[in-house]
This record gives sequence, C-alpha cells and structure tokens, in this order.
Amino acid sequence: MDATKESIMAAAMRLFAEKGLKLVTVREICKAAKVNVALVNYHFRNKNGLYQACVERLFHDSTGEELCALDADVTDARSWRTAVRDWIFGVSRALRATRGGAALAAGFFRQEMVNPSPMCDLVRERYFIPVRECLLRLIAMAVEDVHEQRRWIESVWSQLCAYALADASWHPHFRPKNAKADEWADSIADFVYRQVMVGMKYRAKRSAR
Amino acid sequence: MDATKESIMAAAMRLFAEKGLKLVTVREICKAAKVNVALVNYHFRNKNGLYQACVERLFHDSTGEELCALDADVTDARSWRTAVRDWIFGVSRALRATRGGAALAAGFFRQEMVNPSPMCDLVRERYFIPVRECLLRLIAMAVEDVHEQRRWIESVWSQLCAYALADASWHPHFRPKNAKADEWADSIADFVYRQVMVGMKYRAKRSAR
DNA sequence: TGGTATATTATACACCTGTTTAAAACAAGG
DNA sequence: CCTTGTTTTAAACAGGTGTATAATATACCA
Repeated sequence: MDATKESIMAAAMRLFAEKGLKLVTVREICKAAKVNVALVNYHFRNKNGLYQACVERLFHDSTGEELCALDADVTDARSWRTAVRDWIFGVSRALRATRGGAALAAGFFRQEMVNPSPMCDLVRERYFIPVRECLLRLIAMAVEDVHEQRRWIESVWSQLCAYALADASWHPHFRPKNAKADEWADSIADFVYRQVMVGMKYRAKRSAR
Repeated sequence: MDATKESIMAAAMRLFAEKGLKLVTVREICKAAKVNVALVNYHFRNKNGLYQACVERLFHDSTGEELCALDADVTDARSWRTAVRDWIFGVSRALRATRGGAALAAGFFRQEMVNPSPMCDLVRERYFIPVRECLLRLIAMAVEDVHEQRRWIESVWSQLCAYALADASWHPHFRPKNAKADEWADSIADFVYRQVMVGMKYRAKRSAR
C-alpha cells in the first residue's frame, strides 16, 4: 500500500537534499523510485506537496533534539566547557553529515538557507531556532551583554555553517594539502571552541531561574 | 551594433547574480533587455556563452584589487592592525553590496559558491584566491604555525561569507530587533576584527623577504 | 465469486526550455 | 540605384516541465 509512497519519499528526499526543490523534476524522482510519473500527484497532490511531506517528516522527528538539551546539566565551569564543546562538534558534524537522516537534513537546510522555499519557515522554527537557543543559553552563562551574546552566536554559527553552505567542490581548495576532509573540519570546530574559550569565561549566576 | 549586446549583458548579469545560471531562462533575459530571443544565440553562441561573457567581464576588471594590496604598507603593529581592519570591513562590505558592480560580483560569487558552474574555477582563481592571499600574508605576520594561519583565514572568511551566502530573507530572523541590517553587519565585522586582535599579536619579522 | 474501493498505468495536455532557421530590416559603399 | 554584409525578427523545432485523465490492475470484503 504505502510501500510506493515510501519509495517516492525516499528518492525525493535524496534528490531534494542534493539539488533543491526547483532543480529536481518529478520524472527524475519517479525514475529513481521506479514508479509511474502520475503517482506523485496521486499520493502527494503535486510536487510541492511532496516536498512539504519530506520537510515535515524530516523535521518532525527533529534531528537536533540532543543538541537542544546540552545546557541542561551545566553546573560548573567544567561541565559548561564540555557542553559548549559538545554543541560545537555536534552541530559541525550534523551539518556536514554524509549518511543517514542527518545528511538529508543538512541538504534541505543548505537548500532552504540559500534558496528558500515556502517551507523555509518550518525548517527555521523547528530546527535552527531551537538548536541555536541552546547555544544562546550556554553563552548567556558567560557573557552579560545581550548584543555580544548574539554576536558570539553568529560567530560560531557562521563558521560551522560555512562548511555546509559552500559546495563540497570548494573545500579541497581551501584546505591544506594532505589533510583529510573530516580531520580538517574537526580541527576547525576545535578552533571555534578555542575561540569561545578564550573569548569568554563561565561564571555561575544564581539570579535568573 | 553592440548596444543590444550591452543591453543583453546588463540584464543577464542582474538576473544571473540573483538566481544563478540554471534558474534564469533565456527568454527572461531577453524580455528584461527588450530584445528578441534569438539574439542571445546570435551574439553569444548560447546561454552558457552569455554566462561566460558575464563572468569574464565581471572578474576581468577585478573587483577586489584594493583588497589584495592592503598588506603592502604594513611596517609596524599599528599599520598592521588597520590593514587587517580594512581587509575585514572591505570584504564584508563587498560581499553584501547591494548596488553597482560589487553587488553583481557578490551575486555571482554566492551562486558559484553554492551551485558551481563550469566558470567556478575562474571566479576562484581570479577573485577568491588573490583576496584571501592578502589576508594570509597579514596573518603570517602574527601567527607562526601554518595550519593555525589557515584556520584563522577560514574563521574570518566563513564569518564574513555567511552573510553573503544565506539568503537575505534569513537575516532578519538572526538579528536583534530594532537593529538596522547594515549596522548589525558592521558590528559583526568589528567583532571578527576584535577576535583577530585578541587571538594574535603582530611581530615584525626580518627573516623572509 | 462478484463488487467495490484503492492503486497503478499509459497517454495526453498545455506550457516552457534552449536553439535554429529562413525571411526581413538595416547599414553603407560602389 | 543596387549590392553586400550585418543585424533583427517571427516562427518553428525537438525536447522537457508539472499535471490531468481515462483505462486498467490490484486488493479486500460481502
């Protein structure tokens, strides 16, 4: 019954994540899913409906749940540091995942970031904002000024996103030769972590909460 | 004579910068240029030829020339600091230009970065690399380790690029309310500058050169 | 087994894509 | 004037796009 529906969604997710809504054709999806062209309209109303279904599923079982709770157990400077580090490495690896659901989410994210579809809002509210909020809470434990907090978030976020946004064919040109892609990316994440550690110092606040 | 040729190129540049090679149609360009559809093939061989002509012109009178010479006059710590600052603000403003040739260059850059065309190499060699090389020379005056130099470049570059890469519709969501776009972007550029100043210290080297 | 609802198929529709062609308009020099 | 070379035009080409339709196949329950 919905075996074909699943087959279509699987192919669609892969292709949409790779090329975005506009550059993927319905026939392309159906050929990859080995089903008739009319079935996407039958099961999903139209191309946009299929895209919408993909986004909703992908960000319903929200990919970044553990990234939103990293600030929960912070009690002292040491746990704060590990939380920050886990967040940075978690986001870094999520954004450049190449396999599994995380890779699909990263693809949709990249597409929506650069070429927003009507589903852009959902992706933002359901994924970006919550994940960033967690980092905001962590940073708020160390930085007083609200604007400075935002600048720090933007700093960390943009450095990690750059890898996901730039097409993969660019990376080799901006990387030391003889350096493996993953190792270099991790070394950059570590650099961001060190930046944060140098730039701010955790201090326990008993005031709010 | 070449009045129509110019008209076509002007319209094409604007549209390519906005939507990229694949999402712009020949008819769309010709309608904007108020010329017949066949003229783009007559004057530029085909759609790709037109795109190629746009890129070549745009990056021939290379937009970022002054950004490549900022390290020339550095003699002491103070001139080094202003050179770094000028580079950061120069690149930041170039990448988010909204008018003139710089805006077109920024658009093509964004498109090539995310959805590379066959002209990607030219854009990289003629624009990215030289501009980044200048920052590399500046950083090399303060940081010994070669890998650390690269990480710094990547750090600065990615933070500035993030603004250009993310679609403009995203920015309002990641910005303090009541903050004007340009002011906020400048404040981020200043933040990057401060990061660099905190992270490294200029020291005169009489060794090489 | 027959009947009904669901799922799938092949095909067609109207429109858009980049590109081509042959005819027309134009320029300028003899 | 006519001729020659260049530019512009309208029309058409072959192929691709999303979507709709009517006919078939399949499932499942009475």
